[in-house]
Amino acid sequence: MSLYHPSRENLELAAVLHALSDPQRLRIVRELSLDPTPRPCGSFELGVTKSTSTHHFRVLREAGVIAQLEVGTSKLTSLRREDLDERFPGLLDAVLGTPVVAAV
Amino acid sequence: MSLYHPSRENLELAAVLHALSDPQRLRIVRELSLDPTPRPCGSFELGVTKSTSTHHFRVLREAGVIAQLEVGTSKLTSLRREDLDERFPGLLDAVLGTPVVAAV
DNA sequence: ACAGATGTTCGATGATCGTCGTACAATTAG
DNA sequence: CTAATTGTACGACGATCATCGAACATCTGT
Repeated sequence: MSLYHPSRENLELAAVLHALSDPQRLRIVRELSLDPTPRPCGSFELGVTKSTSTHHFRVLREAGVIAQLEVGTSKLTSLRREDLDERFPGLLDAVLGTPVVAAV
Repeated sequence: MSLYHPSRENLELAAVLHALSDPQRLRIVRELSLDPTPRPCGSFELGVTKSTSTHHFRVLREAGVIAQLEVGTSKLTSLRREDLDERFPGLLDAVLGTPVVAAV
Protein backbone atom coordinates (compact mmCIF):
# COMPACT_ATOMS: atom_id res chain seq x y z
CA MET A 1 0.00 0.00 0.00
CA SER A 2 1.68 3.14 -1.17
CA LEU A 3 0.88 6.70 -0.26
CA TYR A 4 -1.20 8.84 -2.58
CA HIS A 5 0.60 11.75 -4.13
CA PRO A 6 -1.15 13.84 -6.79
CA SER A 7 0.91 14.27 -9.93
CA ARG A 8 2.27 17.70 -10.72
CA GLU A 9 -0.37 18.39 -13.37
CA ASN A 10 -3.12 17.41 -11.00
CA LEU A 11 -2.25 19.84 -8.25
CA GLU A 12 -5.31 21.96 -7.49
CA LEU A 13 -4.98 25.52 -6.35
CA ALA A 14 -7.96 25.45 -3.99
CA ALA A 15 -6.69 22.25 -2.37
CA VAL A 16 -3.19 23.68 -1.93
CA LEU A 17 -4.55 26.90 -0.46
CA HIS A 18 -6.77 24.95 1.88
CA ALA A 19 -3.87 22.77 2.97
CA LEU A 20 -1.85 25.88 3.73
CA SER A 21 -4.65 27.66 5.57
CA ASP A 22 -4.05 25.88 8.87
CA PRO A 23 -1.51 27.18 11.40
CA GLN A 24 -0.09 23.75 12.22
CA ARG A 25 0.37 22.87 8.57
CA LEU A 26 1.80 26.26 7.77
CA ARG A 27 4.32 25.62 10.50
CA ILE A 28 5.28 22.26 9.06
CA VAL A 29 5.83 23.82 5.66
CA ARG A 30 7.91 26.64 7.12
CA GLU A 31 10.12 24.22 8.99
CA LEU A 32 10.55 22.12 5.88
CA SER A 33 11.56 25.15 3.90
CA LEU A 34 14.25 26.09 6.40
CA ASP A 35 15.87 22.68 6.34
CA PRO A 36 15.14 20.83 3.11
CA THR A 37 16.57 17.57 4.41
CA PRO A 38 13.75 15.01 4.43
CA ARG A 39 12.80 14.26 8.01
CA PRO A 40 10.34 12.04 9.84
CA CYS A 41 6.99 13.44 11.00
CA GLY A 42 7.96 13.01 14.61
CA SER A 43 10.76 15.53 14.31
CA PHE A 44 8.32 18.41 14.11
CA GLU A 45 7.43 20.17 17.31
CA LEU A 46 3.67 20.49 16.98
CA GLY A 47 1.47 20.92 19.98
CA VAL A 48 -0.86 18.15 18.94
CA THR A 49 -1.13 14.42 19.40
CA LYS A 50 0.31 11.88 17.02
CA SER A 51 -3.03 11.12 15.42
CA THR A 52 -3.70 14.79 14.73
CA SER A 53 -0.23 15.02 13.31
CA THR A 54 -0.91 12.12 10.99
CA HIS A 55 -4.01 13.96 9.81
CA HIS A 56 -2.14 17.17 8.96
CA PHE A 57 0.62 15.37 7.10
CA ARG A 58 -1.97 13.53 5.07
CA VAL A 59 -3.78 16.74 4.15
CA LEU A 60 -0.51 18.27 3.01
CA ARG A 61 0.48 15.17 1.07
CA GLU A 62 -2.89 14.71 -0.63
CA ALA A 63 -2.89 18.36 -1.68
CA GLY A 64 0.57 17.82 -3.15
CA VAL A 65 2.44 20.17 -0.83
CA ILE A 66 4.72 17.53 0.63
CA ALA A 67 6.08 14.15 -0.39
CA GLN A 68 6.39 11.28 2.05
CA LEU A 69 8.72 8.37 1.56
CA GLU A 70 8.33 5.31 3.71
CA VAL A 71 11.62 4.26 5.22
CA GLY A 72 11.48 1.60 7.85
CA THR A 73 8.84 2.55 10.39
CA SER A 74 9.08 6.24 9.66
CA LYS A 75 8.19 8.53 6.81
CA LEU A 76 10.63 10.99 5.40
CA THR A 77 8.83 14.20 4.57
CA SER A 78 9.95 16.79 2.06
CA LEU A 79 8.52 19.86 0.37
CA ARG A 80 7.45 19.43 -3.26
CA ARG A 81 8.99 22.75 -4.06
CA GLU A 82 9.75 22.14 -7.72
CA ASP A 83 6.30 20.85 -8.50
CA LEU A 84 4.64 23.72 -6.67
CA ASP A 85 6.89 26.30 -8.31
CA GLU A 86 6.18 24.86 -11.71
CA ARG A 87 2.46 24.68 -11.24
CA PHE A 88 1.89 27.82 -9.15
CA PRO A 89 4.90 30.07 -9.71
CA GLY A 90 5.62 32.33 -6.78
CA LEU A 91 2.98 30.87 -4.50
CA LEU A 92 5.26 29.00 -2.15
CA ASP A 93 7.73 31.87 -1.95
CA ALA A 94 4.92 34.27 -1.18
CA VAL A 95 3.59 32.03 1.56
CA LEU A 96 7.01 31.34 3.04
CA GLY A 97 8.40 34.82 2.60
CA THR A 98 5.85 36.16 4.96
CA PRO A 99 6.80 36.73 8.56
CA VAL A 100 4.33 35.26 10.99
CA VAL A 101 3.50 38.70 12.34
CA ALA A 102 3.70 42.00 10.60
CA ALA A 103 7.21 43.33 10.61
CA VAL A 104 7.43 47.02 9.88
CA MET B 1 -23.02 50.07 11.65
CA SER B 2 -20.06 49.96 9.34
CA LEU B 3 -18.45 46.95 7.81
CA TYR B 4 -15.46 45.34 9.44
CA HIS B 5 -12.24 45.54 7.48
CA PRO B 6 -9.00 44.35 9.06
CA SER B 7 -6.22 46.89 8.84
CA ARG B 8 -3.27 46.14 6.61
CA GLU B 9 -1.03 45.17 9.51
CA ASN B 10 -3.65 42.84 10.88
CA LEU B 11 -4.07 40.74 7.76
CA GLU B 12 -3.47 37.12 8.66
CA LEU B 13 -1.96 34.73 6.19
CA ALA B 14 -3.99 31.72 7.30
CA ALA B 15 -7.21 33.73 7.06
CA VAL B 16 -6.35 35.01 3.59
CA LEU B 17 -5.43 31.53 2.38
CA HIS B 18 -8.61 30.14 3.82
CA ALA B 19 -10.67 32.86 2.16
CA LEU B 20 -9.04 32.02 -1.15
CA SER B 21 -9.46 28.27 -0.80
CA ASP B 22 -13.06 28.23 -2.00
CA PRO B 23 -13.91 28.03 -5.71
CA GLN B 24 -16.67 30.65 -5.55
CA ARG B 25 -14.50 33.12 -3.72
CA LEU B 26 -11.54 32.43 -5.98
CA ARG B 27 -13.82 33.25 -8.86
CA ILE B 28 -14.88 36.53 -7.30
CA VAL B 29 -11.26 37.51 -6.79
CA ARG B 30 -10.35 36.57 -10.35
CA GLU B 31 -13.18 38.66 -11.76
CA LEU B 32 -12.19 41.57 -9.59
CA SER B 33 -8.62 41.35 -10.78
CA LEU B 34 -9.68 41.47 -14.42
CA ASP B 35 -11.78 44.60 -14.01
CA PRO B 36 -10.62 46.65 -11.03
CA THR B 37 -13.63 48.95 -11.20
CA PRO B 38 -15.55 48.56 -7.93
CA ARG B 39 -18.81 46.78 -8.59
CA PRO B 40 -21.81 45.62 -6.58
CA CYS B 41 -22.01 42.02 -5.34
CA GLY B 42 -24.93 41.29 -7.61
CA SER B 43 -22.84 41.84 -10.71
CA PHE B 44 -20.97 38.58 -10.17
CA GLU B 45 -22.26 35.48 -11.86
CA LEU B 46 -22.11 32.93 -9.08
CA GLY B 47 -24.23 29.84 -9.12
CA VAL B 48 -25.45 30.37 -5.58
CA THR B 49 -28.29 32.18 -3.85
CA LYS B 50 -28.06 35.71 -2.56
CA SER B 51 -27.59 34.67 1.05
CA THR B 52 -24.73 32.38 0.13
CA SER B 53 -23.25 35.19 -1.88
CA THR B 54 -23.46 37.51 1.11
CA HIS B 55 -21.59 34.89 3.12
CA HIS B 56 -18.73 34.61 0.63
CA PHE B 57 -18.30 38.36 0.33
CA ARG B 58 -18.18 38.64 4.08
CA VAL B 59 -15.51 35.96 4.36
CA LEU B 60 -13.41 37.76 1.77
CA ARG B 61 -13.91 41.12 3.44
CA GLU B 62 -13.18 39.91 6.96
CA ALA B 63 -10.00 38.23 5.76
CA GLY B 64 -8.99 41.52 4.16
CA VAL B 65 -9.06 40.33 0.57
CA ILE B 66 -11.72 42.76 -0.60
CA ALA B 67 -13.09 46.11 0.50
CA GLN B 68 -16.77 46.91 0.43
CA LEU B 69 -18.14 50.43 0.32
CA GLU B 70 -21.80 50.99 1.04
CA VAL B 71 -23.37 53.14 -1.63
CA GLY B 72 -27.13 53.42 -1.57
CA THR B 73 -28.58 49.92 -1.29
CA SER B 74 -25.58 48.27 -2.86
CA LYS B 75 -22.00 47.63 -1.90
CA LEU B 76 -19.16 48.44 -4.18
CA THR B 77 -16.56 45.70 -3.97
CA SER B 78 -12.90 46.05 -4.80
CA LEU B 79 -9.72 44.03 -4.37
CA ARG B 80 -7.36 45.21 -1.63
CA ARG B 81 -4.46 44.66 -3.94
CA GLU B 82 -2.07 47.17 -2.45
CA ASP B 83 -2.59 45.98 1.09
CA LEU B 84 -2.20 42.36 0.06
CA ASP B 85 0.89 43.07 -2.02
CA GLU B 86 2.46 45.00 0.82
CA ARG B 87 1.71 42.40 3.43
CA PHE B 88 2.12 39.22 1.37
CA PRO B 89 4.26 40.16 -1.62
CA GLY B 90 3.61 37.99 -4.63
CA LEU B 91 0.76 36.04 -3.08
CA LEU B 92 -2.08 37.56 -5.02
CA ASP B 93 -0.18 37.40 -8.29
CA ALA B 94 0.65 33.78 -7.66
CA VAL B 95 -2.96 32.93 -6.91
CA LEU B 96 -4.20 34.84 -9.92
CA GLY B 97 -1.61 33.21 -12.10
CA THR B 98 0.02 36.49 -12.96
CA PRO B 99 3.80 36.47 -12.87
CA VAL B 100 5.26 39.27 -10.81
CA VAL B 101 7.83 39.99 -13.47
CA ALA B 102 7.93 39.02 -17.10
CA ALA B 103 8.64 35.35 -17.71
CA VAL B 104 12.20 34.46 -18.71
C1' DA C 1 11.48 -12.98 21.86
C1' DC C 2 10.89 -8.71 23.80
C1' DA C 3 10.70 -3.77 24.20
C1' DG C 4 10.86 0.67 22.15
C1' DA C 5 10.00 3.85 18.43
C1' DT C 6 7.22 5.56 14.66
C1' DG C 7 3.15 6.20 12.72
C1' DT C 8 -1.90 4.53 11.38
C1' DT C 9 -6.71 3.44 12.08
C1' DC C 10 -10.99 3.91 14.27
C1' DG C 11 -14.53 6.05 16.45
C1' DA C 12 -16.03 10.26 18.78
C1' DT C 13 -16.74 15.18 19.75
C1' DG C 14 -17.46 19.92 19.16
C1' DA C 15 -16.60 23.60 15.78
C1' DT C 16 -16.82 25.53 11.45
C1' DC C 17 -18.33 25.57 6.66
C1' DG C 18 -21.19 26.08 2.36
C1' DT C 19 -25.63 26.14 1.16
C1' DC C 20 -30.52 27.14 1.21
C1' DG C 21 -35.18 29.61 2.01
C1' DT C 22 -37.77 32.93 4.23
C1' DA C 23 -38.22 37.15 6.12
C1' DC C 24 -36.54 41.69 6.68
C1' DA C 25 -34.26 46.46 5.90
C1' DA C 26 -32.94 50.29 3.06
C1' DT C 27 -32.62 52.88 -1.03
C1' DT C 28 -34.35 54.16 -5.64
C1' DA C 29 -37.76 54.63 -9.49
C1' DG C 30 -42.45 55.27 -11.00
C1' DC D 1 -47.18 55.89 -1.70
C1' DT D 2 -45.91 51.80 -4.10
C1' DA D 3 -42.98 48.70 -6.27
C1' DA D 4 -38.57 47.17 -7.55
C1' DT D 5 -33.74 46.56 -6.46
C1' DT D 6 -29.92 45.27 -3.44
C1' DG D 7 -28.37 43.11 0.06
C1' DT D 8 -28.68 41.27 5.29
C1' DA D 9 -30.30 38.36 9.28
C1' DC D 10 -31.75 34.17 10.99
C1' DG D 11 -32.32 29.61 11.44
C1' DA D 12 -31.52 25.21 9.57
C1' DC D 13 -29.29 21.33 7.05
C1' DG D 14 -25.72 18.08 6.02
C1' DA D 15 -20.65 18.04 5.25
C1' DT D 16 -16.17 18.70 6.53
C1' DC D 17 -12.68 19.84 9.96
C1' DA D 18 -9.27 19.73 13.88
C1' DT D 19 -8.67 17.36 17.71
C1' DC D 20 -8.39 13.54 20.96
C1' DG D 21 -7.54 8.70 23.04
C1' DA D 22 -7.08 3.94 22.64
C1' DA D 23 -5.76 0.16 20.07
C1' DC D 24 -3.03 -1.60 16.46
C1' DA D 25 0.84 -2.41 12.97
C1' DT D 26 5.56 -2.37 11.59
C1' DC D 27 10.24 -1.96 12.03
C1' DT D 28 14.66 -1.85 14.87
C1' DG D 29 17.75 -2.92 18.49
C1' DT D 30 19.04 -5.89 22.19
